[in-house]
Amino acid sequence: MVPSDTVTRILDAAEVLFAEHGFSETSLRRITGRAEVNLAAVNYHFGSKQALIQAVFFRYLDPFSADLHQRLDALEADETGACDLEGLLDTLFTSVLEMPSEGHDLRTFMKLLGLAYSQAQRHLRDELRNRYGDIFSRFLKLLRRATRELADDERFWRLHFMLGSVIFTLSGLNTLRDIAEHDYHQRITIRELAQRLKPVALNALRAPVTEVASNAMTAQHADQVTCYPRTGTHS
Amino acid sequence: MVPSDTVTRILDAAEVLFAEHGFSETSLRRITGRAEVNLAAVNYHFGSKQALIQAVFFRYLDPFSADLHQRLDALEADETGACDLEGLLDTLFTSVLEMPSEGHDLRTFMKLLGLAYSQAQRHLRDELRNRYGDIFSRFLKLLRRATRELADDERFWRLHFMLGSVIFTLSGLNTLRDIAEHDYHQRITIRELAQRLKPVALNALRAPVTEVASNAMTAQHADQVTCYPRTGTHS
Amino acid sequence: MVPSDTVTRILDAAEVLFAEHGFSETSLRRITGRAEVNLAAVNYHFGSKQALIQAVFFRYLDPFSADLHQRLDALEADETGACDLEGLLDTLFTSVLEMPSEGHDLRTFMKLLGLAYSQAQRHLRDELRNRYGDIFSRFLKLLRRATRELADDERFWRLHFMLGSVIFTLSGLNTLRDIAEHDYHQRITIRELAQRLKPVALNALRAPVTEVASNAMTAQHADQVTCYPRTGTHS
Amino acid sequence: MVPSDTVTRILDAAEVLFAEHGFSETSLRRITGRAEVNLAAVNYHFGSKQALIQAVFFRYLDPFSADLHQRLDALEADETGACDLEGLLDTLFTSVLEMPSEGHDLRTFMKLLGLAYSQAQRHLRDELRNRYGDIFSRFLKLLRRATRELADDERFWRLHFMLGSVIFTLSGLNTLRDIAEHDYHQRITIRELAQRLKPVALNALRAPVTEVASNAMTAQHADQVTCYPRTGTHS
DNA sequence: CATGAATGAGGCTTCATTCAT
DNA sequence: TATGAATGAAGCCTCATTCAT
Repeated sequence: MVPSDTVTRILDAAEVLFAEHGFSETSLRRITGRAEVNLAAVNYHFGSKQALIQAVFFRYLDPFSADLHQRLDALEADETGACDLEGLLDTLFTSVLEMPSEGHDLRTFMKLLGLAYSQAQRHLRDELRNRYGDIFSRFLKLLRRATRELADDERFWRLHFMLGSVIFTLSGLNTLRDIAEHDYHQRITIRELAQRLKPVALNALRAPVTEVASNAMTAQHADQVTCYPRTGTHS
Repeated sequence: MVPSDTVTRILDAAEVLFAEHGFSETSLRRITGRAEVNLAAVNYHFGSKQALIQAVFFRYLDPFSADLHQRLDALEADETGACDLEGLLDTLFTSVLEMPSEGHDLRTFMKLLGLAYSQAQRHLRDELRNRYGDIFSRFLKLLRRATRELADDERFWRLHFMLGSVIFTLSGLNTLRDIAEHDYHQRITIRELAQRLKPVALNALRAPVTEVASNAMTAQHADQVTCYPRTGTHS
Repeated sequence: MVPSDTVTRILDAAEVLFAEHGFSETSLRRITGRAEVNLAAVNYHFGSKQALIQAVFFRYLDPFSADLHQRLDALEADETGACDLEGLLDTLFTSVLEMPSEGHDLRTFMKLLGLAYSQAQRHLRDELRNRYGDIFSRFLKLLRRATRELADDERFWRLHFMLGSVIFTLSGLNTLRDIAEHDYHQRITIRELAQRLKPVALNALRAPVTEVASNAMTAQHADQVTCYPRTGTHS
Repeated sequence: MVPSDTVTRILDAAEVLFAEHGFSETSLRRITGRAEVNLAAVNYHFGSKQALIQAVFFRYLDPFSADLHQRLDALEADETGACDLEGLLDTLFTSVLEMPSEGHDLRTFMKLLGLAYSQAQRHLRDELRNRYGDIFSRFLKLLRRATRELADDERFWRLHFMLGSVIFTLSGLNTLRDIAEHDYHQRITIRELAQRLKPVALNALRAPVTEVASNAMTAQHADQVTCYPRTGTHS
């Protein structure tokens, strides 16, 4: 039941090295070397390098997924909050930031997430979609309630714009932070970054919808798009 | 001067394969195989795999950089436009989208850009910063004029939020487009995506600035943060 | 005394897998996997992989050896039959075919026997010769009585010709049967194959002996080849 | 065109080691060690271990196949000989024995052939059948003319009985020869063995056909089987 | 200018076995 | 009696690179 010391040590080493150098660029030898563990132990405990990569993600995302589920339960219990975009984003941010993360680093993990998307790890993306599709769908459904004015496809793309912002900045945080520190003499924390991101994300999601000249556009969509009194932001 | 056929064929093959499988995951054998070129040709013409990777980027970014310079010249000539955020973004988008790109695919290149950021290609990032620092600085300066209300550091982060949106969505475009097509029966083009992105980016950059509770923040600073028309940080 | 369930399960699994994939190509992992038994159980119960291989043979050959001994007892008791080649072969065939073989398959075992001869399993051949030398010698002695016209060395080689026929066809039975079924629409059983083999073996053992042109052979000897009733070597 | 020295050295080493220890039991390291060649050379020149195994066979069988084709041409040109079983077998034996075999050993190759049949080398058997199916079919057709009295299926099985005799005795020749030498003080050559085998094979093919009580037996087959004037040998 | 051959290093995986429990 | 964990050795294969031609 309890993961053996060896398993934990391998996961710890892999997490850091993967984040730092990428998956392909990190050899099992290096991982087991850092973990001070026999090379064959990886295959014994995980079966393959691919499985190890997935295990690194699961160890992080499983608790997160559970935590976010709980928070969404609470959010749904509160009738008024259910449709509030800001509240929804707050919930998400809180869940991400408050993860116990014994020893893990959010930054490290975000780099991994960035890698997962950009590197050719089809197996990983499939597995993540498979394993965390539920929580993602649930969040998406709430987001829909909170952004009724958006067409489904529009919301889809905006959500991924935001996802890109998060993953890109967090996964490249080390580099970016160095630049920022050098240019603006300010060392930012992840929490501060989240605070900066929130209003941006809010405003982005609430941006007015421009008519997109699509091939497949239906009349209804077109209607929804134009009549669209937005609040808050301004041109 | 004129790149030999061999060189071009190698670059073409490398561009596609790198984008599809990542740098480390693409062997020279595969590249030369696709290019129908001798294995040793890569080292002969480029010297090393790293140099080939850089060459792929240079071939794309050099013309783009020149093109954007020209467009910014025109923009600066027009006094009124110089401070218009929308105009600036339009210029950028146009330059990106109108790149002659003989045979190249914008999507392909964006995937490469995503890889360059997430993968452990220190040498590449350094070289890109070195070679295209000028055009980036120039754009940043204009952006600054167009967003005077933003503190420098705030602008810095928001710019990277936007960069993340672009790179993430474009580099993962194939996947995302498939999902969108499946769920919303709508096959999007890059141009349409740009159209969707523009209002979002605009609104994101113009989002109100929230107080950031920094560790090193002094009380005065905290006050300044809430009032909207920016003061605070310094030029 | 009674082999534990674990032991039996291992032997069963090993028998099938060895026959199907060869000794070296079958890992203990696979065997214990199929047997649903702990990996270490093989080394615990048998000591080593080699010992397991031998045990598989012993389990089959020990009862067979005992059975054949009994049948030869009966044959020897009958004075007339002792010198009848057909009777001797019948006895052998019967013993082979009537083996109780609880759960074992004659075909499976013949494949193992083929492997034992062709694969580099010195230890195994030595052990088999050691353990079953007696019954083999006894059979050979009877065969000698039944084929007095053959020189010892001639008999030796012919016996192995026959052995080759048996082992080769039975060990490759699956494949050959498939071909035969495809080409001649006839699915043969092991018993039918034995029936086909018997006259062939009989006739083969009784073939006229040709003069063997040894290195030092003179021209005259060569002439002798055509004349039928054998002369030449002898015991 | 001319196989490089490296290629030949690898093939030579592989041939001997495979024959001596089997395919799985012979590592590429050992082969390249014996051939005094870089380990990676095998993969460079052959692509994989499997391909190397096949190449070993091709090097031997390609010339043999060509030679046998020629001899069969000659045999068919001679009208009278075309239907003579003894002549046909002589042709085959001659072709096998007279193979130039620069440096190769027939015995070595026969061991390989034995391995090919008994070991789990599906890929090899398929490739052999594919590549040498023609010459085999041609021989079979001639054999059919020479053994008109045999039903097709009967001939099929008897042919494989003979094949088993050949492969088994030749592939185990070293061992058997040692025994024979010890027991009968006679060191046999391959040619002598062939001479011993010939009359046995002839008589085996000409053995009287016994009625086989098959499930699927048709009336015609039954007829063919019984009416069967045999010559020569007898029970 | 180009290439076929070759190479040393290192990749992941699997193996049979051992040992503490 | 049985087992989960661990291990050193070795397996095959692929890599980027070099070099003589």
